[in-house]
Amino acid sequence: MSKCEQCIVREFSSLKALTKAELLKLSECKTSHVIKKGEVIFEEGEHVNGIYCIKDGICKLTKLSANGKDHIVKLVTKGELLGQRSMISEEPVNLSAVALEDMQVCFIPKSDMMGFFDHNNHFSMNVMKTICGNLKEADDHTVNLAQKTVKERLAETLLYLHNTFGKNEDDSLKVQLSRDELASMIGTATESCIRLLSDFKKLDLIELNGKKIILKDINKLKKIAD
Amino acid sequence: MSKCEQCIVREFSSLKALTKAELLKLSECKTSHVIKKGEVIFEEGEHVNGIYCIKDGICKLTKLSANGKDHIVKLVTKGELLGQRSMISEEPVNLSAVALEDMQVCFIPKSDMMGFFDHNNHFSMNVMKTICGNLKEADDHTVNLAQKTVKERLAETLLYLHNTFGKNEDDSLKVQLSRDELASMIGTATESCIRLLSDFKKLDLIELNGKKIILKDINKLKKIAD
DNA sequence: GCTTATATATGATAATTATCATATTTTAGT
DNA sequence: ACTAAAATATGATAATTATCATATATAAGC
Repeated sequence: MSKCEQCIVREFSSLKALTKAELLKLSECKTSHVIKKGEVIFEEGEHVNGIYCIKDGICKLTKLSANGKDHIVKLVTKGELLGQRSMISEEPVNLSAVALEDMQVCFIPKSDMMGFFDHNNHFSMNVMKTICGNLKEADDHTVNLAQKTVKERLAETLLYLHNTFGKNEDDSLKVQLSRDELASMIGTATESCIRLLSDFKKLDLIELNGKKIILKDINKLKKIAD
Repeated sequence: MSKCEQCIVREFSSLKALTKAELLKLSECKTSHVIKKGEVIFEEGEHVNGIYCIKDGICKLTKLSANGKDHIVKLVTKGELLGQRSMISEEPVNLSAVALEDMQVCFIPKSDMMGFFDHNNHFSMNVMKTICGNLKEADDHTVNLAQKTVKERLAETLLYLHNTFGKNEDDSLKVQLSRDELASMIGTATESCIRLLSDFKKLDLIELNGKKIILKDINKLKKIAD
């Protein structure tokens, strides 16, 4: 059982507000898990009796739409927590979480979590601020989806992936999404997404190498994204 | 100065968790305001040093998109609170609030609000749950916008207006939005919105009478909305 | 390493949606 | 009540996006 006190990712989430005593308790109540790429952490509608702290890796949060397609609502990476909303609302999760690469996560039972929540005001305030931040992002995202064209959304999403998750040594985007996943992030048909990527490639804005995508002209992409 | 203790709308928001003593204090610190149709309650980017409790009327929350159009993110009506997210995040508001009809609102300064927040756990938990509910709604909304056609979104929005805000004695929708506003809710061009409304009318799904809209075939609209 | 399945790519075409033009109706201001 | 301005409506057309078909490339399983 690893020590939460020594875990660096703690610093990036609301958990940084926990006291030393609380961190010791956390080390005891948490369970560590390895999740393989493609595996489901939890599924829409499930009761998740706690939250997950992502120690390493990236996952997608998806929601099944009325037409039967999965839509990727957001990507979540190390340092962030999963399942906070549902824990506080005391409701099933409304999104599914699926690993995009191998992950290490810690599960913290709801009862322990709520204990910290009730006794450490600083911590609960942090959680609250995080959720408020999520809400703001969600509203911004909504407006982008509603008002921008598919091309603009693709450019914006590529830049987002670049800025948020960075790149490998060969300059390719660190998060590797399939064309299908990329399409389901920007809300378009897979073929349309592929076609626009080809267009961007022809315009020398990006370079395609299998699943690898390299952004070659960030400024022009920014102009397209608006 | 009216008594918050006797105010019915209190029952519909997080404020219902306040104690009698807190309600008395609330009566003293709040200020009442009448907002005329079309007037702005607050504007995107502003520092709103408190929250608004809607006693009567409906307003729209909008966000300016990159293309210069206002997008209506959501509608808020009596019983609900405005500005909670921004108060907790300690950030400027990210949305503008504009009255769709004459309104009565009460403004509660941040300092008093945060006092209740710190000392009444039941109340802060209620606020939190409300915000979590908003986040869930926002995610659902995002998926709808991304995956549905304009026609489906229009049908869905009409049903939403019907279910959420009800109808007048003549069966017309209580919230009266201009075609432009309706378009900016579903994320389409005004002309497209008008055209689809005309189509719905020809199919006998709705009746149009100036700004008044009457839903005539709710089941068929549901089928279109999915 | 070969075979099958899956992902990516591209063409052809249809459907959806936006834009521009213009007519008509409604609303607002004097 | 009259005029100007704004909102609604509709046609014509262009642009965007989806769908279906099919080819090629890549990955997965044995």
